Amino acid sequence: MDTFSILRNHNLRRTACREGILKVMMTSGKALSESEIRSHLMGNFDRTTFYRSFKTMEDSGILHKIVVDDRMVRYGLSEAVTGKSSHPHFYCTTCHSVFCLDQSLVAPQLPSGFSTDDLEMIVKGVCKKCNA
Amino acid sequence: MDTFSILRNHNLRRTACREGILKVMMTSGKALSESEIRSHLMGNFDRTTFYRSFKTMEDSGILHKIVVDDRMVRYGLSEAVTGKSSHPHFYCTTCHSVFCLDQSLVAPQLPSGFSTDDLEMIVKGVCKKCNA
DNA sequence: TCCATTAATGCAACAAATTTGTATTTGCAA
DNA sequence: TTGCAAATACAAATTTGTTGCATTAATGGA
Repeated sequence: MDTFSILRNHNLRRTACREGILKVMMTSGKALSESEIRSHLMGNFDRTTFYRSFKTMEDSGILHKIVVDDRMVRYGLSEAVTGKSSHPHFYCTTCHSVFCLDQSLVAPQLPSGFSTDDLEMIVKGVCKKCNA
Repeated sequence: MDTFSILRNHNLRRTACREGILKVMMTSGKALSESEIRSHLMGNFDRTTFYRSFKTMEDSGILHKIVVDDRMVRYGLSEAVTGKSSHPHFYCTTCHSVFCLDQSLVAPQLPSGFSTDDLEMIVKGVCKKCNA
C-alpha cells in the first residue's frame, strides 16, 4: 500500500512529513524513534512536527507506539497497514534495534472488570548480528 | 516482610528514603514512578535520591523496572520480595496505573542466533475502577 | 559509647525527550 | 481560485532522568 492511500483511508491530509515518515517506516521494517526517523529524513522537518505527526497517525491507527527500556518511544506500522497480526517485539540490548517477531500473541486472563485494548510483549536479549 | 529485613537481606543500609519507598510500594500494590512515590512521601527527599535509591534497589534485586507507554519508568517489588514469579503487567489507559497480573509468562520462539535475557508483557486497557 | 570508614544524601547544573503557544503556511473542498 | 481548517516551524517551557561534588549519616569495630 502506498503512503497516499494509507493517509486517505484514514481521512488524513497528505503532507510531506507524514508521507516521509511512512516511507521510512515501510522500507526499514523496524520500529523507529523520532530521532531515527529524523536522521533518515535529514533535517527536512521540525521535531515538533514529527511528534505531532506521530500522534495524529497513532490516533488514526496507522502507527502504534512501542516502548522498551531506554525511555525512547518508537513507532511501528500498525496491523491495519501491514496486514500482520499482533506480535511480540525483540529488543537487542546491544545494538538497540527492535525487531518484530513472527508470531501471534495470546492475551492473559484478566481480573473481572478489566478490559483489553492492546497487547504488547517485548523480549529483551541479543540479536543474531550482535551475538556473532 | 518488613522493610528492615528486605534491606538487610540484600546487604543494603537501612535509610529513611529506601524504607519510605518500600513502604509506599508495599501498601500500594501497584508499580509506581518516581513522581508517584515522591507525591506519597511529600517532599521529604530529593529527586536524585529517589533515582539513586531505585537503581540501588534494582541492582540488588529488590525492585524491577517496568516501562509502559508514557515514557515514565516505574518500579515494582521484585519476585524475591513478593514471592511472585515473572508476570505480565496491566496498564490502564484511563488512570495510568500499572497492575501486576497474577500469571506467569511464556517466552516466544526466537529466530536462530537470538538469545533472551528478559521478558516483558504489557496488557493495555481499562481497569475495573475506571470501567465502573 | 565513640570513632572511622564508606555509603547515602542534597544541591546545582546538565541533558534529552516531549509538549505547548502562536504566527505562518499549506491541503483540500466548494 | 479562494477560504477555512489543519499542519507546520520556531521558540520556550516541561518533564524525566543523570552527573559531580561537598556534606551528612549508617554501621561495624575499638
